[in-house]
Amino acid sequence: MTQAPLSTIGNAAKRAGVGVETIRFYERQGLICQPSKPMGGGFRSYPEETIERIRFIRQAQELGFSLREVKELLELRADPDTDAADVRVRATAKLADVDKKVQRLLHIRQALEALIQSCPGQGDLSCCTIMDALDGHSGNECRKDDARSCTEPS
Amino acid sequence: MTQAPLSTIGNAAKRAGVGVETIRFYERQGLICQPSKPMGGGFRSYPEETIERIRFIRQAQELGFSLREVKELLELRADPDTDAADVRVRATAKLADVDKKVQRLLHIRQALEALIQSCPGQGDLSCCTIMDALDGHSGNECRKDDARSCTEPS
DNA sequence: TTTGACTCCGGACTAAGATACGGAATGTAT
DNA sequence: ATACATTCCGTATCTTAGTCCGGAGTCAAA
Repeated sequence: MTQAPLSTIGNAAKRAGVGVETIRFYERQGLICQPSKPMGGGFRSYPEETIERIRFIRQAQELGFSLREVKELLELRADPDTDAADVRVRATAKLADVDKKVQRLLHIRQALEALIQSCPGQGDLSCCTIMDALDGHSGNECRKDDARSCTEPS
Repeated sequence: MTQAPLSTIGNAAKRAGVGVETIRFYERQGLICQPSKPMGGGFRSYPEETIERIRFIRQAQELGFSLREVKELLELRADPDTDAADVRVRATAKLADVDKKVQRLLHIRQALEALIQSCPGQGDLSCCTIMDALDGHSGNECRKDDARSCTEPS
């Protein structure tokens, strides 16, 4: 029976793969709880569960869950009445979410690609179909001769 | 010969499809320049070019360019020495950028989908493969009985 | 002429997710 | 015992792209 290894915050951070400040941040956010200080002073020690919990948080983040959502997952996990269906619903919603983002990016991708393909890729700007596409078809701002200074308005 | 219609900021915002505050924000950022106030007081009037410029900004944003990048594009546009190649390089970089994001999302998507498929979708949490995957395989934080209160640390 | 709508302006605030700072206390290695 | 590393704690700062606020000025219509 190995007794749970207790870590200082720095050690816990290392083991969970985050920075010390991140742990403190999660504490402030109520994502993990701050261990109490040992009687008689000294440094807090972080139990194994907390380190696992931080790993859980990072895992969920990597799947695209925001910290707010992660918090909900953690609450589900802590609730004995939670059914696996509840979790599935969240995962499915997140999947839809991810799909929406992908669609949006693919749309952008497609537009960019079309522009790049139609662009001669050399020569005068006036031939650049990319700029054309971005323009509604305007002239320069601030009259050609001081267009640069416009980027640092007087 | 239609003379350029001059707009107050509110009108310009409407015509460019943004909020008034957004225009002021772009001014502060140096993306557009602030028209001078008419002699003798009164409201600024926004020339057509500025409205086009705002539309340019929004177009570029929709293609995934950040305001910082948009600013660079605007600078390119204002520079008579800019070659279409310069623009193309940026567009191509942005495309790569978008591709990277798509890849990342597809990776997430795939992981989520796998989890959802392996999850029974009902029954006890302990059967939930999604939670399992998020766990390194930990117990509850803060000892079961106060796991909830942990989300609002004392 | 009074009301209502709009502009002007500086500054504060938002969301998300951290990261950094400064000074005091504490722990550890030499 | 002394130097150096860590911890603790509150607060401030960062990034991005705006949004909101309050008070004063200005404009246009009834």
